[in-house]
Amino acid sequence: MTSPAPLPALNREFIAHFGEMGSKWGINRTVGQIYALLFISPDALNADDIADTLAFSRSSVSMGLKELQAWRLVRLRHQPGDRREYFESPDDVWEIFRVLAEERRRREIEPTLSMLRSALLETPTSSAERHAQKRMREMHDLIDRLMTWFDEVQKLSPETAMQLMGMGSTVTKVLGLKDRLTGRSRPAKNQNPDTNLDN
Amino acid sequence: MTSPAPLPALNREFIAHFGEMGSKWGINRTVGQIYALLFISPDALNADDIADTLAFSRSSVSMGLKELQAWRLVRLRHQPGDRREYFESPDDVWEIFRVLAEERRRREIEPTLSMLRSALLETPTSSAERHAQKRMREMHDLIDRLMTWFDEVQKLSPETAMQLMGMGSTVTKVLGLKDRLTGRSRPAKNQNPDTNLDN
DNA sequence: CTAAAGTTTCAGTAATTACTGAAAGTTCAG
DNA sequence: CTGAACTTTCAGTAATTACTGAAACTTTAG
Repeated sequence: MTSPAPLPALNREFIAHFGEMGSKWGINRTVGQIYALLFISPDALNADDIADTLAFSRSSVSMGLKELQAWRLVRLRHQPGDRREYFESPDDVWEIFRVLAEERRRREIEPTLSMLRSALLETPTSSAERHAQKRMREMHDLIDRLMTWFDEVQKLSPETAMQLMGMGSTVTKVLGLKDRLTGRSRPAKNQNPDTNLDN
Repeated sequence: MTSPAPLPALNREFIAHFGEMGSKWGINRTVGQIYALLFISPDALNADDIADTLAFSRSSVSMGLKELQAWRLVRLRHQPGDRREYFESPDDVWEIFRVLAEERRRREIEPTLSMLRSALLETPTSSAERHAQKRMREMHDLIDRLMTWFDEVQKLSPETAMQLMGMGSTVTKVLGLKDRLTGRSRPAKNQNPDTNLDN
């Protein structure tokens, strides 16, 4: 019946920004704005609310929501006594980040990794192929390492992860400690003369 | 005069893959392929080589190279006794990753961060704005933390970074150690009963 | 079972982005 | 200074992607 309350300036700006950024990211304007709207909305919204508020066609919203669901960035809910589908963004921003990173990895990294893996199984038949394969191995190994490391961090609970990050430069310091314990050496420029861990 | 040696199958596949992936990434097919070609090429190439090998127009290549330079992903060189410009990809894959991450951050994250910062300075005038601002603060804080942490890792030398990543699950273990030293607690599911650091 | 309420699909159109050839611009050897 | 070698720009066109309204489909209250 009545259209939803018009958005306050602050909210409108946030949504507009996500629309523009959307393109730099792999998503389109519509999807970006829908997500932004859901992110700052205090409660779940149905597709008509969204179409109304953002002045998109009903079908754009439907497609946008479908994509956001494919990205696992919105959750579907049902309000008691209402047949319509309501959507909301998860509350925990760390959780959102994790999901986003996971999806990007699945879409943007895994395919490359598997292409590289199979290319590395081939037997090179020329020096051009031999060199290409060497480069591919370098790329593969780096990505593989980054992903393994990322898995580790991803397994951490939000609090632990936040804490790890909150440590800031301490990451380096702890690494310094481990070096001493394991007897490995590191380049001088990162050497911390004496790390005070119990502050 | 003569067109450059045709690409072996392995190289062609790698280049084609980067072309397709390009779109999922923020870059276009042409740029992706040019970069892939340079990445696996044993020596620097000039624009004509590239246009020839990939069958793109000379101007596409020129624009593509310009974009790759803007991303700092290729280096310009001059061969003695040749006026043409030669391009090459840096050798060190960790360095490439660092540059890539830095650029993406600058283009895709900084603008959002500064939008959020200025939005957080506003005084909310309604409960909708108040809630929106709360969410923006959560987003801001997470991104800010991630970036600070990333700065740290980025400062590491390639060897140190590789080592840090090579540690795999040890990241978690070292964190466990630090917890004990600093007397903080972590959730049980990540608790490592007794971590053996000197193995 | 029916019809009302809601959602999705789809084909057409609009908007954007990518690519090209031709022309203009730049650099430098002679 | 000139012109040959090379690079960039630009305006037009092709290709892709985004968006819409209308129609088809689905679900469920009655």
